[in-house]
Amino acid sequence: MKSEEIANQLIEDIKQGNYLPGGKIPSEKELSDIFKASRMTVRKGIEMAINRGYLYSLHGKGTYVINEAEKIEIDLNDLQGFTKRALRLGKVPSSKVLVLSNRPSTTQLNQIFQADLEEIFYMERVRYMDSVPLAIEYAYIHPDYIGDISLKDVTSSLTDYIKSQGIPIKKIKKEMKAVIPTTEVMNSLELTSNTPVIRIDFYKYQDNGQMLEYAKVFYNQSLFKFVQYMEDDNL
Amino acid sequence: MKSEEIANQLIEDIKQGNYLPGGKIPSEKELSDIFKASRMTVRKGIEMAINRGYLYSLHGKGTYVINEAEKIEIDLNDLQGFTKRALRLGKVPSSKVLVLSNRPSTTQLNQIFQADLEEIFYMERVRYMDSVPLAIEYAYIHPDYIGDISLKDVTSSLTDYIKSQGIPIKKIKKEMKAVIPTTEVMNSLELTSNTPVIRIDFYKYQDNGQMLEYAKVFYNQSLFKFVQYMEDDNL
DNA sequence: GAGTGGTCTAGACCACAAT
DNA sequence: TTGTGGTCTAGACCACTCG
Repeated sequence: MKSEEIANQLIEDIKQGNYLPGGKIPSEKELSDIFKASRMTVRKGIEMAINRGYLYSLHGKGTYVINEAEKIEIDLNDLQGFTKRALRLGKVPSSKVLVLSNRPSTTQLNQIFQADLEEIFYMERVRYMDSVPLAIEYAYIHPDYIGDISLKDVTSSLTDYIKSQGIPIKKIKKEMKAVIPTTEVMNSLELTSNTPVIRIDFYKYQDNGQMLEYAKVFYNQSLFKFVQYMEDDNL
Repeated sequence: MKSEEIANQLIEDIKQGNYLPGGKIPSEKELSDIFKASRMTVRKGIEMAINRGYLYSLHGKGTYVINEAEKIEIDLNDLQGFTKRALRLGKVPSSKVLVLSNRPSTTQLNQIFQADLEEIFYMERVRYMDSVPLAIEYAYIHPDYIGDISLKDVTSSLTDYIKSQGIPIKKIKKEMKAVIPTTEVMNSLELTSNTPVIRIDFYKYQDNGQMLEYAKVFYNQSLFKFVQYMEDDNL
């Protein structure tokens, strides 16, 4: 397969240091001469190397080598503590709330919440660290537990707000997936190429087993890396 | 963008129930008539829907809707306990060791191990559950801690073997990424299309801080889903 | 403007599955 | 053999960047 060979060659060149982190690779036109392949095939090869985490493209400028060393670590066991942790790292956390409203529930959502809701509270926001988008969050909250919320209440932490209402979160289930984002997600995360993102679905439950919140969150991994530490037990 | 619209329409049809989980969607040729687009453009649309986790293709057969409900849950906090947990679920775990040998170390590996090794122990294996490939593992082990190992010792658990040698693992760091796999990984996981996979890099340390093992593992998410439960604390 | 990547086309040939 | 998806081509036009 020609496109695969092109991808492998590009990656090999990167590993060999022929193309340096942050540097530019030859243009698609040049590469199609070098590899004696059509531009579409070259593009497929480049796309593969992008998806494998080695390159990124900028429209009208060129295709560049990713610099892994610059990425910021995010702890998966402490995604909730986003705001506080960012400050500890000397980063400026912020978020932009895109949507905050009640909307009609759907059968799909009622199934997730195991409830017969007419309306559901919906929030959409992007979280930034030093003005770089880290994640976009689509959250659905059980209306009985949200009360009168204002924009101000959610610019920091939604979980803090729910707790401040005297409602404890008892259990969280997370489900993780690797996906190629929709263009909507891509735009929010300011991604220019089809790089994969990490999707985590959060299911947050109250003491009595009632679901409080369901959220799907897409994490930008082009500038962050996601880690988890375990000690002693669990081997 | 035509291909994006095609992807969205396909996904919408799936959500609407026009195409059922496990069922087949129209052929690429039919879709290119329906959408009045070239087959290449239709393929791009299908590829997007695949990458977003809604479809999968079988060469010579057709393109099908993914059935999320059939996926098996894998607990991210207990990836080590793979063998035992599989049995509890009534599944038959197995693994196929592809490579098991000493090989010359590289500067890159010596940097990871923070050591000046000449040789390093290398293992490559695929893990199955009921003969379905769950993951492929590329492991590098510090030679001082491996001794005389045989194939028999690693068909179950490598961690158990290291422990049986009296060497405790004190700390594990995991790094998670979403990637599109290489064809080698694709073949090992028996994936037919470019679906994203979860890559986890494991860094396992001994009591004294010395690294014991570095492993990169690619998890097949077309038949499994990865979950994590948290209670009480951490909110 | 010239050069870059982004999208799309209409066709070709191949590899695989089913009958 | 027919129908499916998988790969590739040669060219076109567009959108963006930069001097």
